[in-house]
Amino acid sequence: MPVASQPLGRRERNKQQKLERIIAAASELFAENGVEDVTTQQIAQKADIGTGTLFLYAKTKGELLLLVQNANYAEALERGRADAEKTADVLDAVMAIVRPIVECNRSQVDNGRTYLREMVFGDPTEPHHGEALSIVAQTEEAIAAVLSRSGLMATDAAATAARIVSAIMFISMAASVNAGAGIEAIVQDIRTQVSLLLPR
Amino acid sequence: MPVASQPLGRRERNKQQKLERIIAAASELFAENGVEDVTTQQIAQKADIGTGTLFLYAKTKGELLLLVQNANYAEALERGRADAEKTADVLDAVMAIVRPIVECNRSQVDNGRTYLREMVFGDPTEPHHGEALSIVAQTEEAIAAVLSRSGLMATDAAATAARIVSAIMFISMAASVNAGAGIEAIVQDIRTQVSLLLPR
DNA sequence: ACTCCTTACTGAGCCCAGTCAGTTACACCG
DNA sequence: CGGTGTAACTGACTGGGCTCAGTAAGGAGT
Repeated sequence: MPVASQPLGRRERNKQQKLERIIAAASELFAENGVEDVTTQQIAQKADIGTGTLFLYAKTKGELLLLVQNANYAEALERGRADAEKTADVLDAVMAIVRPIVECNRSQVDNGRTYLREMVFGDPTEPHHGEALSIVAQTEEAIAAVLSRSGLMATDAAATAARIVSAIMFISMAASVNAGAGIEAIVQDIRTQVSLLLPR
Repeated sequence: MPVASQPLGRRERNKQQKLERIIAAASELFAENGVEDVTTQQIAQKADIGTGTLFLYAKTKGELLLLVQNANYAEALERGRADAEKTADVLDAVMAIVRPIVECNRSQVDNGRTYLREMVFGDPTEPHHGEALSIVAQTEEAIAAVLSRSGLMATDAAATAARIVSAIMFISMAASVNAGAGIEAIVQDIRTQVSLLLPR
């Protein structure tokens, strides 16, 4: 009943703080050791919460990774979108969107691949998974926008082409064959495929 | 030292028999209940071997699925290849290769998706994984052959295009969005994308 | 302040994939 | 045949993700 300046009760604030501690703990441990080599116990301990509590904030370890990484991908997308706008050539513009995402994905190879795995095979009804899917959808929209802007294809064709680019990106980043490849190699690999997709 | 007609020792024969029992047991249990709902213990028990023995024949449960399913995919590929040869139109010929694979993959949706997951994210140095990758390579070769046969594109472009078709197939079959989709819906979805890839 | 309700939290424990020290079965040799 | 090396097998055990019955804490009404 007191202060209207602070609309949140103690309860809500505690929850928020816990979430932030979880994100901080998981983020740090994942970056340092890779998802596979971090146990949920370690994360809970570092976040100073019980093991069970962790799973109130993310249903599975995979969801936890999505929770932690989604923001990075969203940011990468934004950078790419801005870059693409300043780029005249269609292929270059598409690649301007692709590159930051590949860079984001490759900042830690194993985590990047696990992220992709969760995206495709995780439970789409979970909230963080949903957010990840939304980022993919936005990426495809951005690519479609570039393609239709160019006038090379109709808008529905552009949307389909964007889905294909998305599939190409996924496989190039996820394939175990490319697990050892660097950013440039992957970007180049994707570029070759995308260039074939654009009407000549 | 007796019979030269039977060149294998008891040891080798036992191994072979065990492998066959494992394949039979796993195959049946997977088909009946789905990979997720079958424990390695159950498989070992049904195959009448110790739990540890199972892992001498397949390093992980995922490898076990590949071991059991590879033959089906190889057969599907063969059927598709034969069909494609009899098909004049390029798009139809490509889809002739695609369809049996989708059918194979969808005979049990969860197992199909798990198979794809193992393919992309499993350990490529494991033997059954290697075989799976070889089937994919052969699929791409078959598609590339159809494309270059058509004279629509140079052989190197055909190879790249085949990789793209492969990526499209993968995502269309694996995506959780399509988890509820039937064979026809997926085939149609793939067809739409592939048609955009072919030079108009 | 006390009670009561609801929501959040907790950690002992479950389940199961995968391991490894110990055992067995085969093959080969003298 | 007995001895010996070796490959195959085994199941008790471990580690880790996740659950759930029980507990604590915030809020609301009196």
